[in-house]
Amino acid sequence: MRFCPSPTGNPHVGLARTALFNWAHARHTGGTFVFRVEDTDAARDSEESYQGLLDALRWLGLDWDEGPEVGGDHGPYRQSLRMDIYADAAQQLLDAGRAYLAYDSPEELEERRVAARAAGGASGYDGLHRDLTDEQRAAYEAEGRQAVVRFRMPDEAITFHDLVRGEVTFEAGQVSDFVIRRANGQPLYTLTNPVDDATMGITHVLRGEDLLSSTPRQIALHRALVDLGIGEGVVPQFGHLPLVTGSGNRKLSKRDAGGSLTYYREAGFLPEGLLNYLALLGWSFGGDQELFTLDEMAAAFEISRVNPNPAQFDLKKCEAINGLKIRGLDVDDLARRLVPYLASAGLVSDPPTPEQQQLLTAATPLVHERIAVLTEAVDLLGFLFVDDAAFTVDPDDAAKVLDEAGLGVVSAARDALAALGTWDTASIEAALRAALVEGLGLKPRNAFGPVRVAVSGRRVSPPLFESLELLGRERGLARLSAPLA
RNA sequence: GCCCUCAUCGUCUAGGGGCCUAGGACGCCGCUCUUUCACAGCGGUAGCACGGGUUCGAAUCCCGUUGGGGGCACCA
Repeated sequence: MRFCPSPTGNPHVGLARTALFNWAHARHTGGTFVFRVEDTDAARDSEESYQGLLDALRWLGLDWDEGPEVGGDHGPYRQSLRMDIYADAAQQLLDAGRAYLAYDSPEELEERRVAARAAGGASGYDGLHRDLTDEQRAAYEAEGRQAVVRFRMPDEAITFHDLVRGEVTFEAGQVSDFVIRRANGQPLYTLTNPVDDATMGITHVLRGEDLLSSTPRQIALHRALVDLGIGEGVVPQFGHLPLVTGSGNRKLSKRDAGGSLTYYREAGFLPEGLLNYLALLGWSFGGDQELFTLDEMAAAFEISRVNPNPAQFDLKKCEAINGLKIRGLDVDDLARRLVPYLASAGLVSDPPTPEQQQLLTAATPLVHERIAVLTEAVDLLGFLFVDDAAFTVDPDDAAKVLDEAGLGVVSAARDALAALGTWDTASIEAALRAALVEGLGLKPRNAFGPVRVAVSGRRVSPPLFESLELLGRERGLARLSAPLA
C-alpha cells in the first residue's frame, strides 16, 4: 500500500480521506503502509508544505510503516531525493525504444491540440515525433531545440481491474504518448510515480477518481519497467475512490473554505471525529453503525465495500459525528484536549497552572454534552477563566435581558446569595429559587435569564448554579454587583 | 468535442431478485425533559432519475436515454 501526496498548499480533506482508506486497507490486510512525498515540481512544492503535510498526518494519527521520519528499506521517500533513479530509468526506456525524444515546441503542441479538438478528436499528443529519423533529430538539435522524453504507448487496449469499480478498459489509441521527462531534464510525475511504485514494491494503490484516466498510462509504463527489469516486477492494483465534493457538487478544492485540514484542526474537531466522518464518505461499517474507532475500521475495512459514487461533504453531519465522539471521551481526556484551544484564546497558560487545571477539571463536565467542536467550549467557559478586569457582558444580550426589571432580578439575586452560608450548587439553586421564583413570583426562565447574563456575560451559558459555584462566592457576587453600579 | 466514470430521501448511506407498503444517520419540523443552550427520548417530513427489456417476481440483472462528476499539461 502506499499514499503519495505532493506537498502543494494546505493539505485538504480529500487527501485525509485517501490517506485514511490506504491506511485502513494496509492495516486490515496486514500490509505495509508506505508514505512517499511526490515533490518533483519545484515550482509548486515547498518545504513549508512538506512540513504541513507531515504535521497533518501526525495530527490525524495515521501512522506509516515506511516513509519520512520512520525510514524503511526503500528510501529515500521524497522524490526530490531520488532524481538519479529517474534519470536512469528514463535513459533505459529511451535505449530500449520504449520512449523517444520529441522536439515539438509548446506553441506547436498547443496549435495542434486546438486544431484536433476543433476537428472533433481527442486532444492528446498526436505522435508527430514518434518515429523521427536520426537526421530529423539532428536538424532539430541544430535549431537549438531541447527535447522532452515521451513514453511510447503500446498499440493495444489496456484493461485493468479496479479495486472499487471492477473492470475498466481504455481502447488502443485513446491514450496518447505522454511526457516523462521535461526538456530541462527534470522527470515528471508520470515517470516518478510508476518507477517508485515499482522499486518500492508497491502492490496496492488507492487514490482519487481524478486519477482514473491516467491509470492506463501508468500501467503501460509499469509493464515496460517489468520488461526492462526495473523494480520488483509487480504492477500494482489500483482502486479509485469516489471524489469528495463540496457543496456545489464540485470537486472539493483546497481553496474551498471547508477544504483545508487546518480549518478542522483550528475549529476544534477531534482527529478521530473527522476521520470517522470521512470514512463514511464512500464506505460504511455495515448495518446501521456509524460510529467506530480507527481500530474497528481497520478490522472491518473491505475495499470491495467501497462505494463508487461521489460524495458531497456535509459539514453539519461532520460536526454531529464529532459531537458524538466528544461525548464518548472521558472528562479528563476532554479537558486535556481543551487546553490548546483555551490557551490560544489567552484564557489559560499551556500547561495550565494548578488552579486553572482544577477549575478546568471541574468545568469540563458542564460542556461535555453541549459542544460539537472544541472551540465552542472556549466561548462557553471563557467567563470562568477570564480576568475579572477583562470580563465583559455581551451588549446585545445585556440590552435584551438587563433592562430595569432584569436589574431588579439581579439585585435580588445578589442579596439572596450574599446571605448564603454554604456556597455550592444545591444551596445556590435553593436560594435563588426562593428569592426569585417564589419571592418575586417569576417564571424560572425570567428569573434566571438576567442572572445568567450578569454572571456569564451571555444568554447562552453552562448551567447557572454550577457556574456560580465554580466562580466562587467573591467573584460571583462581584459579577452580580457590577451591572448594578 | 473526445475518453473514463457514477446514478436509493436535501446530504451520507443500508440494500447481492421475493425478507422493501425501501432501513439508519445528518438536516428540517413537532413534542417530552428543562434555569439558557445543549444532551437524551419520542414522533413526523422526504428517495429507488427515466424508458425498455430479462423474470412468476426487480431498487437489486441487461440495454438505452437523461443527468452528474472526472480527465484530456514539459501539474500531481
